[in-house]
Parts: sequence; C-alpha cells; structure tokens
Amino acid sequence: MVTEIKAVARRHLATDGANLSLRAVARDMGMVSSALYRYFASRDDLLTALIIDAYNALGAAVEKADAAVGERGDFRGRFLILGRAVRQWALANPAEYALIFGSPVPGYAAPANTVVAAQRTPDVLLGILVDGLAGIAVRAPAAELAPALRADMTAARDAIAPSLPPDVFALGTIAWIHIFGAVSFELFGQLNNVIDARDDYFDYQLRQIADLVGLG
Amino acid sequence: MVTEIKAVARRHLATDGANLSLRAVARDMGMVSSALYRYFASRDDLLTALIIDAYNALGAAVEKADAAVGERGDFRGRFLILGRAVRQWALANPAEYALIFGSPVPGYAAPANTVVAAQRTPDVLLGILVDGLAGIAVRAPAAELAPALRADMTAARDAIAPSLPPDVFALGTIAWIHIFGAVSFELFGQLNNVIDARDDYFDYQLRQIADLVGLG
DNA sequence: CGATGCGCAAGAGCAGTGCTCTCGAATGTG
DNA sequence: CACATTCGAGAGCACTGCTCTTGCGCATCG
Repeated sequence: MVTEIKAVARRHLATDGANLSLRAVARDMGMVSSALYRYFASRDDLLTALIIDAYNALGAAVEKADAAVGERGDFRGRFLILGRAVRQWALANPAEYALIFGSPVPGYAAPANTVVAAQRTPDVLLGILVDGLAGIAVRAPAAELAPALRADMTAARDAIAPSLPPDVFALGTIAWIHIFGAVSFELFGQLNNVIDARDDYFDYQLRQIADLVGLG
Repeated sequence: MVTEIKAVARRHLATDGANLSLRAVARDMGMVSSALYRYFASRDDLLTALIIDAYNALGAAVEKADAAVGERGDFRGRFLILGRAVRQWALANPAEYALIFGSPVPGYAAPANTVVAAQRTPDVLLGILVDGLAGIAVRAPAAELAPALRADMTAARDAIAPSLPPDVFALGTIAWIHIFGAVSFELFGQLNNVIDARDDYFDYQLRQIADLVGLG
C-alpha cells in the first residue's frame, strides 16, 4: 500500500516537480486526501520516504554499473563508468535527482535514516580508490591540506575508507563533488544554449577529474 | 515601489525559502494581495525579477572582488579571489543563491533577460584566463575534445572570449562548474557532519582546480 | 450465532495559497 | 470644475496541507 502511494507520488514528481500535491496523489488513487495520512504522517514524511528511495535507487544503479565492469584493475575505466552511471540515472530520473541534490526545502531537515542510503554512491567511488591504491595506480597528490582540514579528512576516511590516505580521500571528495556539480549543472539547465554535445562534455570532465585524482 | 516589493520579498525569501507567498509579502507591506498584481503580473514574474537581481548582485560582487586585486598579473591569486567571492556571496545570500543555482521550479522557464545577467560571473573568470593566456601563465591542457564538443566550445568562446583557445575555454568551464558544485554542495547541506573546516576545504578545492586549469 | 473491536476510508472543516474581477477613492490634468 | 487615470480594497474561485469525527466492513472472540 505505501509502495503504491510512493509509486503514484513518483509519477507526480516526474511531471509536477518538487511541489508534490498530496490531494492529487490521493485523487489518482481514487481515495480522499485524508486517507493518505494513515500511511504517512505528513507530506514531508512522504517526501522523506521518496528521498531515501531515490538515494538507494541511485546507489544501486551505480553499484550495479561498477560490479558489471570486468576488468577490476582498470581503475580509470571504473571511475568513468561510475560517473556515467550517476549521470544516466539522473537523466532518467530528473525529479528524484533534484529531490536529493537540489536546493533543500526551507523547513526540511534530512533525518538520520537518509545518510546511510546517501553514502552508497560515494562509497563505490571510494572503493575504486581503495582498489586503485593497492594497485599503486593512484599517484600521490601534490596538494596541501590545512591542519584542520586534514583532521576532518582523516576522521572521515577513518569512518568510511580506513585504508585511504587523507590526501587521496580528499581528492576523492573533489571527484565526487565535481560529478555532482556537472550533473546538476546540466540537469538544472545551466548548459542550455551553450553546449549541445553533452555526452562528450561530461566524459571530457570525467577524464580531467580522473587526471586530477591521479587515476591514470 | 517595485523595489520595495522586491526588498520585502527578498526578506521573506531568506526565511521561508523558495516557496514565496505573495499574500505574506503583501501583508508585510500593509497591502492586500491583489494590489501586488499591479506591479507584477504573477508570482513567477516576481521570482524572475528576483532571479535577475540575484545574478546581478553575484556578478557585481565578483567583479568588485576581482577589480580590487592589485596584482593583475597574479592570475592564480585572482582565480582564488573569484572563487572565494562567489562562495562568500552565496553564504551571505543562501536563498538567492538557491534561487538561481538550485533545482528549477517545474513550470518555470528562464526568460532571455536572465542570460546576460547570468553571464557576468563566468565572464570574470574567463577574463582572468584571457589575461593569463596573454602572460602565458596558462599551460596548454593535455586533454582531448571530441569533435562535436570542440565545435560547441569554439562557438561559445567565439561569442564570449574570442581570444581563448577552445581547450583553455573548456578548462574554464570546468573551473566554473566546480566552483558552482562546491558551493552548492556545501550550501545544500551535503557537507554536514563530514567536514567542518569549510573555508580550508573550499580553498583546497580552488587550488586543485587552479592546478587543473594550469593557473600556476 | 451474535457482539465487540479494529482497520480503514470518507467527509466536513480550518487556515492558507495564487489569481481574477469589480468597485470606490484619490490624484493629477484639461 | 470635470474628467480620466491610477491605485488599492474586497469578494470570490479553486486549490493546498492537515485535523477531527463519523461510519462502514471485516475478523476475532464469548
């Protein structure tokens, strides 16, 4: 039942965007709006469920794409596949992407449940770096981390990818942020009337970032 | 009068986020909601005006920051200043930043008026590259542009920065996208509970991107 | 077999929204 | 002074999220 509600809500999300109407969802299900409150305490609750689903769907798509790569030792190739998987999922589910990576709604605060689902995709990226580090394909980065920043990076990698040097971990966050930035830039319309060869452009960016990270 | 309405709307935007209430704005001005329709044809119209203002405010802040740099030949320094100016403006005006760089509202299509205002900030960045190119501080990039992408880049630089080689122009777009991505990532809460030294982290990213672009 | 309880949905209602339309008051112009 | 134009108020429509009460139907007990 809740899955059916979420399915209909997802359909509405795809057409109407983030301003999801509970009444419209109920109408589509032949119910009255108050009936939905048996399954979701509020509209925000429904949105939270959709957000967690979206994080998991993206994470699953990326995990599947990386797992399908035969040559596990081709770390640069795996990174490119990962980036493309993120973008493909975003292009296929723009509303859900905007839900999790777009501007947050004012009063809304993401519950702790979301973080584990949100971590799946960056986890895959860090996994590639961990594997690549073992194969010494990842070069040592040339940049300097300020002390406070180094402490943050060390603490974060301790919790997520203990075997990664903080400098490599930091470069991984840059890669993740740029993938997010590039997809958002395209999806939110900032590329309109400027760049048409979007597949090529995204790949170009991935290669540049791979170089920056040291995935040669 | 329209400026006063926009001022009140901006104040509401800062507290209530993107779902701006015309009635609340009118209430704050001691007027009734229908009176606002003399000055703005619709709520979207008011939002469009705010968007253009936001683009111009950001552009002006960045232009001012770059113009204040004494050593015009320190292209890497000017790039860092530019990035910090973008972030500072975004942190000071989060709602307006989200308005122009966040997920677009579903039915909304940006009018042509916005593009000239939107171009001001990337123009400053490209200006630094143009200057830096004359001083041969910008190294030749190592990456390859696919033919269709090269055509896009060439056309775009013809319209914006004719003296820039397409490869350098392309690197400039990467820099701009990463600045946007890094600011959005921080502002939209994706850094929460992970990185606290945010000034340091942003500067670290800027240095890495400066290296990537070749601003040594 | 009948009564009780519970899960579920419907309906009314409240406060709020964007937007349209009409009407009256004030203002400045000929 | 008379006119026209601008401006804001008010009512109203359709919509929203959400609460509360009501009642239907079904299953489980005594």
